[in-house]
Amino acid sequence: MELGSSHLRTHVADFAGKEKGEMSIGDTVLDAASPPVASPEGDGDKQRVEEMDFFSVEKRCKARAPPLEELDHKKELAHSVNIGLHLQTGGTGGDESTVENGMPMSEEKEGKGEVVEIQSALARMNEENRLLREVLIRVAADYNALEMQIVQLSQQRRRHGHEIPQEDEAVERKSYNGRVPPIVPSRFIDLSPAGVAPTSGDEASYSSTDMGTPANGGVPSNNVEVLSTSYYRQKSVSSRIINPKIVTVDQGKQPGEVDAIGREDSARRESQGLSRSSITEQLPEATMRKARVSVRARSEAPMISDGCQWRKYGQKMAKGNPCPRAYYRCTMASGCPVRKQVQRCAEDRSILTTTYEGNHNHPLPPPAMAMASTTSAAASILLSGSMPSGDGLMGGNFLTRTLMPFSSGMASISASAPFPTVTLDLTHAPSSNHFQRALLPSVAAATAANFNVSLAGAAAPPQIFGKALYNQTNLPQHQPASFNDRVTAAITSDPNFTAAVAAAITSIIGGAATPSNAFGGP
DNA sequence: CGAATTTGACCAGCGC
DNA sequence: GCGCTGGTCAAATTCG
Repeated sequence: MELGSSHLRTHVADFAGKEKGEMSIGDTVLDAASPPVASPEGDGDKQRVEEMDFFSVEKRCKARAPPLEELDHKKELAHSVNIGLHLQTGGTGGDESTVENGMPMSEEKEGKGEVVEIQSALARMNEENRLLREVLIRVAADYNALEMQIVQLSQQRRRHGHEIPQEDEAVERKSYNGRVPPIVPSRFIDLSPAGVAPTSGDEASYSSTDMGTPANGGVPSNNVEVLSTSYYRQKSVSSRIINPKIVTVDQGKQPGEVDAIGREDSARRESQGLSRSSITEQLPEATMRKARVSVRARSEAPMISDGCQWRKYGQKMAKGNPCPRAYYRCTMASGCPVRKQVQRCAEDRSILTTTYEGNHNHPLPPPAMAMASTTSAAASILLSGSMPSGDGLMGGNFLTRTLMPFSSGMASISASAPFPTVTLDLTHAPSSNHFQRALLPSVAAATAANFNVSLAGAAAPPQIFGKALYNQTNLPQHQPASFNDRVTAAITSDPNFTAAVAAAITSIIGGAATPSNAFGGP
């Protein structure tokens, strides 16, 4: 618990723009990365220091830089290769070489072929690098455009001044565990199905960010929610009609069943001219509250730092797991409804499962923004997908198809659990081409948007960082086999990097909702 | 001494 | 109705 709390403070300090706590970030990375790794040199201490250096903030900048240098070096190499080629073909140098080495013409040709091969490989790499940069720029631009849309939307909403009817607060408080309910903002959970399933050209309306409505006391603009309740009410009817694939996942009911009933009722009521609030009153409360997002990551720390401030309010032994489950609530603002559960995996105790529920009603620091938007977007995926039954990625909608590259362990959806849950698994080393093609540019984009910014002084351009990560996940040939695992462990245990990866996933999820974006269609 | 954590008790939901 | 389980509360305890 000590470590966890200090971790939190570290993040708060980071948020305040202080340099404090960077060592603890490194320590966490170190702790998480070290245990499963056998030191190639057999010198444990040295290895640990090296890993910490690699992911510590200052060194991270340097770690990001090498790929460019490497690239430059490769360019130089290419030049030098060309020079050598010229020398060889030119006569004097070539003659010299041939004479010195006593190389026959056939071997010279062979060497020439190798050079050409290397050249073409370099050209391919350069081209690949260029493409990655282009994708990164496009993704970053799309991200900014979406952000702008969200801001505009929120401003529009503020102008129109939506209000939450009292009756819904009553419903919510009634559900509060049968006790005297705290007065919390009425948008407790906005992981509503109507908040997702965007139709083409309307995506901004669906992935709204709540920013300072009168109802929540004018919360500033970087508050993340999938959709405000009031907006959900507006959209719930029409979206059900527009998109027949939308499924309301209700606890204890088959999704299809609810969907059919809900759609029919909605349509009928709409046709009868009933008010929206009266319609949404009928929506199952569970749908409004119970969607969850679970993040699995390797970490020795008792809790993954996600940029938010949490207070533990309970601990329980859960059935089937010898590790206790800890309950936390967000304390960054009084009355913030967000809760999370933290539990170690029974099978592999180095894996920490963090389950989020709810949406923050306050501004978030960038790392927390990334995670919050990830959880929101992932929940959106869950609730928008058609899930006839059971677990897994199902349904053929655009969003879930876009998640498919991650289906091999990266992301999964469960609708059979008591609460519909999305699990983002960050414990596996990304190795597939799918991952590299789909995620890495987004990681770079997310990095540009969050990681670099949050670590003041990280001056490396995002594309450089993207390349660095690309190199890491590509497992350079000279690296030992465990390198990827170490990188993954470090990534998933570092608070800011976790946020960056989370944002990357969000970027993909969000990007999928935008047909015109950089990732295009399926 | 205030804030955070721990821990036993309480409550709701669910299955039998 | 009863027991089990998950989730939450709040008094007691610990910590900085």
